[in-house]
Amino acid sequence: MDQINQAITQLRKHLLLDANECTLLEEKLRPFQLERKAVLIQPGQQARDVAFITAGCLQAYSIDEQGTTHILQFAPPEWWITDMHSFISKQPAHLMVDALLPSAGVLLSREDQLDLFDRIPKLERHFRILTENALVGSRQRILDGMSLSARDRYAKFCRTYPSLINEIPQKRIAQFLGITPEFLSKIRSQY
Amino acid sequence: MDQINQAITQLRKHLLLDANECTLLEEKLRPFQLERKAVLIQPGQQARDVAFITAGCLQAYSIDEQGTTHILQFAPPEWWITDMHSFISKQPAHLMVDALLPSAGVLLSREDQLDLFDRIPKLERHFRILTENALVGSRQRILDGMSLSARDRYAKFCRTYPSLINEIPQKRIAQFLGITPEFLSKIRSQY
DNA sequence: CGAAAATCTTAATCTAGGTTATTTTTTTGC
DNA sequence: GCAAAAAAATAACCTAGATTAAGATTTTCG
Repeated sequence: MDQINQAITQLRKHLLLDANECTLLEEKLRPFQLERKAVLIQPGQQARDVAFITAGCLQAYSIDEQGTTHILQFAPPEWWITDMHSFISKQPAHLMVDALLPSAGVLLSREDQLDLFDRIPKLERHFRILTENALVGSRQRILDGMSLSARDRYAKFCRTYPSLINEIPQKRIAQFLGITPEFLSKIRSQY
Repeated sequence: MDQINQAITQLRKHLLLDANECTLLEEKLRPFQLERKAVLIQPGQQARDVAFITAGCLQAYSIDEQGTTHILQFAPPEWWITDMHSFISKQPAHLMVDALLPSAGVLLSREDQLDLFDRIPKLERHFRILTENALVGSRQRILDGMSLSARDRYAKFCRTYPSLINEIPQKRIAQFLGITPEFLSKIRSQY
């Protein structure tokens, strides 16, 4: 099964599309593959596309003035990822999006997405719901950052993303949790 | 001008509705007023409504095991507020939403909202866009929490919400920024 | 208006997590 | 398969921000 069909199959798990709608969508999706460390979105350039992952794992992160990396999002299979701010405003991206592992999936440009929203109301609804859920998750993460210790956030991460724990470097998990890799190592050594 | 018309007028700034669509929306919006400290959403109960604020200011927050308050959102006029997780999943709310100042606005239940989405596609689009923007803001706040010092977050807050600074207690700003009121007081005493 | 409640300030002390540096282990890619 | 690079572990020391406590100021509401 090719890239696009695999993506469509996965998308259809959450989104009931008829044959015609499937064709419309299929025409706009562009398959991609990335080697480990290959970059999808560069800070400074516009994020034209949102990516749906079918294999591997991408990450979205920023590097601050002190050179410290802060990871905003991991995207394992069946997740969407982009620099949302750049994607919707057409301004230059602030985030870097690259491949943590050799990865593949499909791309959809904002223009094509908006165009499809007009032709397939169900698709706009799907993204409205996805975005609502992402907002709930993002706000919960703000609360967790304010109310949980680093140890508790790590424990919660392990519960929430068990599949990622052995898949990606610990260092990345620390950068996602907002702590140093050294401190995560210390936490882990105390069970 | 009554509550609902005021709300509709403000909503129309961002959302072009024809006369018919306006009527449909008007039928579903329920005006409310809250005294200072009055509660809109209680933890444990379901958040049936989302509120659009026309006057005053609401806040959404959680109180953790140690009894510490963490503010997720302020809603000054023209903002929407609810416990989004409860609102979309119908599960009991975890957040408290109450009035920081004497406030007023309109309520819309999830049922009525979804119903209107079917009748007024423009409205679903409007909320899709609002939610996209809220997600961008929420993720930026995660990044700020990881990359900025308390002092820099306070400076940014002052730039971002100048109208709130003299309107609400400092203590609340500290609880929004994720620091103690004592530490915010210290930050302010050093200019 | 005036008393009670809430908020704000200041200051001494404490701690979760950061920093820096070194060594060991694992992973990667030729 | 092996050398180079990346990641992980460990440990000594450091700091931003928390905690506690007490007094001063402001706000609220009867």
